[in-house]
Amino acid sequence: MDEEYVERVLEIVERIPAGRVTTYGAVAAVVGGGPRQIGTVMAHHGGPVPWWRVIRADGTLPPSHQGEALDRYRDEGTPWDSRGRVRMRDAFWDPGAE
DNA sequence: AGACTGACGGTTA
DNA sequence: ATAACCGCCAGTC
Repeated sequence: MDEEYVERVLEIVERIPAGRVTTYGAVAAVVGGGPRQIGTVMAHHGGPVPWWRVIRADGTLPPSHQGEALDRYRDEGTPWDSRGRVRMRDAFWDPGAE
C-alpha cells in the first residue's frame, strides 16, 4: 500500500462537506482498490482528516465511530433516522459525482 | 503457501 | 427487516 494511494484517499475524505457523509465503497470506487482497503487506510492514517464522515454503505457506523463521531454529527447536524443510523438518502455525498 | 483478520459490500434466503 | 454467505484487497503470522 503506497503513500500516494493513501494521499488520494485522505484528499477525498477532506472534501466531504460538513453534515454529509460518504461510504468506504464510494471512496474505493474513485481511488481504486476495495472497500476493505479504504478501511485499513483510515484506521492507520485517518487521524488528521474528518474520518467520522466515512461510514458503511447501509448507514450504520463501524465500532470505532461510536465515541467522538456522535458529537461531531450532532454539531454538523448530520441527518439521523429513528433507529440510530445516518439517513443516507439525505446525507450521502458521492465523491465521484462532483 | 495457507489461514486469519479487518473502520466493507452486494446477494440470497 | 434480519441474518447468513461469499467476494473483495492487503497485511500479518
